[in-house]
Amino acid sequence: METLPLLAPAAESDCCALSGRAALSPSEAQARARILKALSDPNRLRLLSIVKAGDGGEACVCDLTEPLDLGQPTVSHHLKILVDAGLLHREKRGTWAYYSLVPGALEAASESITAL
Amino acid sequence: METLPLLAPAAESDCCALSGRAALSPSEAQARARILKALSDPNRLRLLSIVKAGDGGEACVCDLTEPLDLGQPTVSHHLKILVDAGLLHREKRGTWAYYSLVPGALEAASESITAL
DNA sequence: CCCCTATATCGACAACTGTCAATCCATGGG
DNA sequence: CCCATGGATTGACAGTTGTCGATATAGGGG
Repeated sequence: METLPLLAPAAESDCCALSGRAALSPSEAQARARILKALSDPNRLRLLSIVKAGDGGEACVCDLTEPLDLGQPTVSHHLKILVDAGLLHREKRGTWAYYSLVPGALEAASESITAL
Repeated sequence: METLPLLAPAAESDCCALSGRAALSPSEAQARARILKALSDPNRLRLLSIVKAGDGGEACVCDLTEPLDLGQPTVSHHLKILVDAGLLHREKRGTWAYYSLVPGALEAASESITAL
């Protein structure tokens, strides 16, 4: 899973896009959709919310399983999706895995919508 | 399909959310996820992009089918999803159906990410 | 060295999604 | 009144997604 830039560098074909008729290139659209798909699940939004509000901006899986009322494997699965999308950072300390927001990632995702 | 407010009015339980430990309420999360799910498809992003860049900020289905290289029923399907999500407005004039962005909808969706 | 706890991974399954071909509906022109 | 055209709806189907139970892996403590 390649970690491509959060807000892709505007495909070769359309330099400044807009106004003309140049729509989002297929590759750009796919890249943005991939991030947004990671954000399009209620439980994942809640995970991000809890992590963001967590002490020190981080939370471990054990803190996340209970408030979501989901099984631990399911939570781990959702976290993996968020990490793969470049939205969350995973750090293992001792037995525990701590997750935190990747700085700027949410803002980039947000811009990928308004900058259509 | 009820047209609920774009940026839901903050569920009863959490008044101002943030800072504390109050995560996104399940209903709020679901409402936001629903909009984001509509945005999480490459072809739908391209549709919005084309509509936005279109003459007068609108486009008819016939203008949308070709650049996406999709069948007409598929494009209609995607458009319906975007309309149901409150992102697009549909107006029928004569034989043609014209689609345009709902003012502020993209910005609201964008905020629903940064305001986690 | 063995167990215990915290996570991750795997396999399965029902539900949902994107797509197409075929068909239906509505509008406007003869 | 009939037909042509733009668009929506339907039915089908393959692929994906969210969830769970079971199992694997990895540290830490006795």
